[in-house]
Amino acid sequence: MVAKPDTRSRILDIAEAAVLEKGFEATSIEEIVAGAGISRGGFFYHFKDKNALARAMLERYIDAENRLYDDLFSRARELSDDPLHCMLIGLKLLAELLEEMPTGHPGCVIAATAYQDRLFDKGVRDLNRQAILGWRKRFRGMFEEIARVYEPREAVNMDALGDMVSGVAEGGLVLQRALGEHNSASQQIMLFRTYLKLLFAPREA
Amino acid sequence: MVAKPDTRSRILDIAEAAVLEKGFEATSIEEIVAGAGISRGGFFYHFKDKNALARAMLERYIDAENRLYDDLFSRARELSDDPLHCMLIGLKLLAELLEEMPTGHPGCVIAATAYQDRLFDKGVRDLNRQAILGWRKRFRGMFEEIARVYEPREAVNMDALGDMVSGVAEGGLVLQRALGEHNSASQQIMLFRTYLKLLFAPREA
DNA sequence: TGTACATCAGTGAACGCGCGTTCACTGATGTAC
DNA sequence: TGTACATCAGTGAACGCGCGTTCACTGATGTAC
Repeated sequence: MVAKPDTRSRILDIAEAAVLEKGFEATSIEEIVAGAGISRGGFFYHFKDKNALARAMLERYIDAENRLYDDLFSRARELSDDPLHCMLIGLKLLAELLEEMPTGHPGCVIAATAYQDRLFDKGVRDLNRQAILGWRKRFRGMFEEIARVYEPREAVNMDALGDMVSGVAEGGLVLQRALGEHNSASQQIMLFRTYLKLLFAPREA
Repeated sequence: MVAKPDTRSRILDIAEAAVLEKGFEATSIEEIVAGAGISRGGFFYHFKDKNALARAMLERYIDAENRLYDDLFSRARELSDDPLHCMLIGLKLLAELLEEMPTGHPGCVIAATAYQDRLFDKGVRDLNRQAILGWRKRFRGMFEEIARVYEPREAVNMDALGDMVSGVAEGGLVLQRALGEHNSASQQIMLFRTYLKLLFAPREA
């Protein structure tokens, strides 16, 4: 038997894939434990109930997403000191990453959760909300830094612009999923990138 | 007893509200028939099974959305002959409409369906796909008309730009839902509107 | 106008199945003395 | 080094409940002659 990583993360891996495919309610504990090679009881040793599984899945997903953004934009900052260029490079890297994923991006657990609201307890919904607010703050800060160097050509609400990164990504993933195309999300991110170029580009003569 | 509209659309109304709140799987036929004031058997007289309900819901939703777009942009065209201004007016009307809805927009059945893919048969998934392709074509046509008058400042993929209307709306609705705010979707649409202004604005100087 | 039959729009009891959850138990490993 | 006990990471049978679906039946309305 192959060396298997600890059971808890194996459960989370399998659950995440299944939830993205069919939704949370349609994913049974039976199929999770079958995939993980344990018994039903084993599952409940790791998670007190199905809501605890949802919370753990979301926490793990949000952490991974945050690490990904940290990584992307720190690599971008190595390539340019200018905040606008840095943002444009970071978004290009993100678009490439979305496209490279062989079976398409796993899709966004956030959206899947948002559309099955009442199934979850308050803890799960708060987690979802805090994650999006975190991304708003992250990108808003970056956009304000850009705006100090390049005056925006049109007045925009910076909170909404920060949200737009998440929104365009989520929306792109929905399209990708519904259309069965593999590059919709990356195309949408690239269009957003063009938006920022136009918004912050220095005025020509 | 109040005059009740025909049972079939009453079922669809109740199902749509419940599905948007909790997802399709979590919405039971029992609760639908309780809401509609009929018996379980009555439901199966109108729909051969739960998948037929999904198909009917999606069809009705897509029709309504198409009629809404038709209406919005024909009103816009009455106010301006210029294709860019017409688009900007239409998007403003859409944003206002999204904001006016008292409990927020019902949310998009498309996204809810996309994230519960495997639950549905091919008919449902195709319907979803065709709807998004229809909106792509609609908006792509309008953008090409604009581009014939105003040369875009940056080269953009017109299919992707057409998709962006749906994408930004879907993404905005996901944010709105997850954040519990009521105006995220309209704000995102307004930001997209600013994008178009920048993209097609005649060069100054 | 009366009668026979067909269709429509349901009723409501019954079905079997699969789900989330519980629980008594188990074998391997770790720790104290 | 040996023994006793505790903890960890499960097993697997059993539970009751609610779900989607079926089906024999029903009463109201429509149509033919």
